[in-house]
Amino acid sequence: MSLRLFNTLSGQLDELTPSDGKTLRMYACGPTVYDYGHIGNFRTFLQVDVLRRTLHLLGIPVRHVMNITDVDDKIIRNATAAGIPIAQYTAPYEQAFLEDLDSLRIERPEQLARATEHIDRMVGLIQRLATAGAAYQAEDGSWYFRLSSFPEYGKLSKKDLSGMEDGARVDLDEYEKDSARDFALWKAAKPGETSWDTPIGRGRPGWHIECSAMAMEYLGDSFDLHAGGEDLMFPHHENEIAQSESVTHKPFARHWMHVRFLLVDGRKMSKSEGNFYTLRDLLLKGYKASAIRLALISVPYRHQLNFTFDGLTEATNAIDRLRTFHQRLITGSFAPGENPALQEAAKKAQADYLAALSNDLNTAEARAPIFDLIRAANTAIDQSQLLAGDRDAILAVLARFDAVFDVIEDHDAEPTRRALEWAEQAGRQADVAPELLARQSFTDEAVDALVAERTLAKKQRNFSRADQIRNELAEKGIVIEDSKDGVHWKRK
RNA sequence: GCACCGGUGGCGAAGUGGCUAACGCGCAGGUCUGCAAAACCUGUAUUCGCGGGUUCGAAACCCGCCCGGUGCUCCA
Repeated sequence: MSLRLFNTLSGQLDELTPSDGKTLRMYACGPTVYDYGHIGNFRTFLQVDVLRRTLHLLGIPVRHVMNITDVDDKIIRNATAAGIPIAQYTAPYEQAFLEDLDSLRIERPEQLARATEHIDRMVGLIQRLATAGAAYQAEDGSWYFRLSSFPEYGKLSKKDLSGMEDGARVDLDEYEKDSARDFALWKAAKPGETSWDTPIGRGRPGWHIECSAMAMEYLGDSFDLHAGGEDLMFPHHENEIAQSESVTHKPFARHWMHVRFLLVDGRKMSKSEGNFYTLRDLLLKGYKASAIRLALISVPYRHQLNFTFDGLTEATNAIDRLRTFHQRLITGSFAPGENPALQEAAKKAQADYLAALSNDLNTAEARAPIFDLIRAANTAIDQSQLLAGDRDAILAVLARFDAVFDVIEDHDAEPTRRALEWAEQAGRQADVAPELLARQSFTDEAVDALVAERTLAKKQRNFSRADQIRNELAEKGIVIEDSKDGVHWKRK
C-alpha cells in the first residue's frame, strides 16, 4: 500500500514515494530554541511523527532532517538581556525540547542540525546566489534576495505578487533594499550582537537561508518532502524555494506538507489571550503525556483542532479503554485454536486501519476499526469464544496501531516524574496540581498492601472495611477491579 | 479589503452523490457483581447551519444567506 498525502505545491493528493526508490528524504522545520515548546508546536511535530511512523509501517525507510534554530532576533535579544552568550542561553531550551519530544514519544529525526554549526554552508549559498545575480549587498552590509530574479515566486502559497507596487505600504528608505519585498539572507552585525566573520562580511544568517542550506547539505539539491506548520508556507517556505532553486535550477522539495494551526478554546493560542500552554504546563496539571499525544493526533493534520481540557479528559478515557483491553488479552488465559469470525475481524480491522492512514493520514478514521475490533473481541471473551490464536492476531493489530499512535504501552510515569523534577528546579512548584501530588504520594508497594488487606476483608465478608479501602484509594486516583482471575488496580 | 477553511447526536469527530449517518467520550436504563469497576446490550441525529436548486436519489454538487475560525507581518 502506498501513502497518498496532500501536496501544497500541486494542490492535490499525491502519492508520496522515495524518488531514489529506497529512502524517503524529508526535511521538517524544527524549533527556535528561545523558550519552552507549546502545544501548538507539538501538534506539528506530532503530525510529522505520525507521517514518519506511517511510512515505516508501510515499509518505507525515512531519512528525516530537522533544524534547530539557535540564532535569531529573539535569541539575541534575550541572551543580551541575560548577559550571557547565545549558546549558553539556548542550550537549556534545546535540551528541554528534546526531553519534550521524548515525553510525547515523538521519534527523533535521523539528523538534527543546529544553525550555528552550518554558517559556512549558508555563506556559501549566499555567494552562489550573488554569482547567479539573485543576491545583492545593501549599504549597511546586509545581503538580500532579489525577488525579481525568481519569477516563480509564490508558486507554493499560490500568491501572485506581480501586482504589488513597491513602496505602496512599506517605507523603502528604511530598508536599503532594491525592492520592498526582497528578504534578508544575511544581516550585517550591529555593535554588541553575536556575529560571524565571513567572506561576505561580519554578521549573522537570516532565518530562511538556514533551512535551505541545511536541507541541501543533508538531503541533496532535490528531495522528497518538506513539512512544517501552515504559517511557514509564506513567506518562509516560499523563500526557501526561491533561494534553493535559484542556485540549483532543480525542484527543491517535490512534496510539501503543512499542518494546520490549533485553536485553544476556540481562539488562536497566544500569551495575551491567556490560553497559552506548554507541554510542561499540562503535565504539571496532571494530564498524562499519552493523553496529550492522542488528543493532538486524533484530529487529522489538515483540520483545525480545537484544544480543550475536556478533549484531554476524553483522550485519557479512550486510552483507558485501549489499555484495559490490552491487559485483558495479555493476562487472560485462552484455549488453543482460532475462531474464524475473529480472525476475519482482525484482518478487516488491520486493512481498514492501514487504508485510513494511507489516505492522507486520516487518524480519526483509522481509530474506528480498532475500537470496532475491541468490542468484537470483548464480546467474544465474555462468551468464552476468543481463542489463543485470536489473541495473537488481535495483539498483532494492536501492535500496528501502537506503531503509529503509541499510547497503549504505558510510558506515562517518566514524563510526569521529569516534569515534577523540572518544576522544582525552575521554581514552578506552585503550578503543580494538588491532585497530582496526592497521586504521587502512594507507592506501588503501599497500594499492593492496601489491596491485599481489602481482599482479606472481602473474604471475611467485611464489606464495609473493603469499601472503605476502595474509596481511600479512589481518592488518590487508584481504581480497583475485581475480576475472575484476581484483583487488578491501576492509576487513573 | 483580498484569499481560504469549517458549521454532522450533549461534546469531539469520520463520511463528500445511493447499504440501517463510522468511531471515541459523556449521559440514561439493563446484564454481571456483596456493592462497584471492567465488559456487554439498549437508548441517546428520522437527520447532517438556514433557504432555494440540480438529480431517479444529496449531509455530500450548484446559488444565496447566517454563524465560527484562519492567512495576507515574527509565529508550529
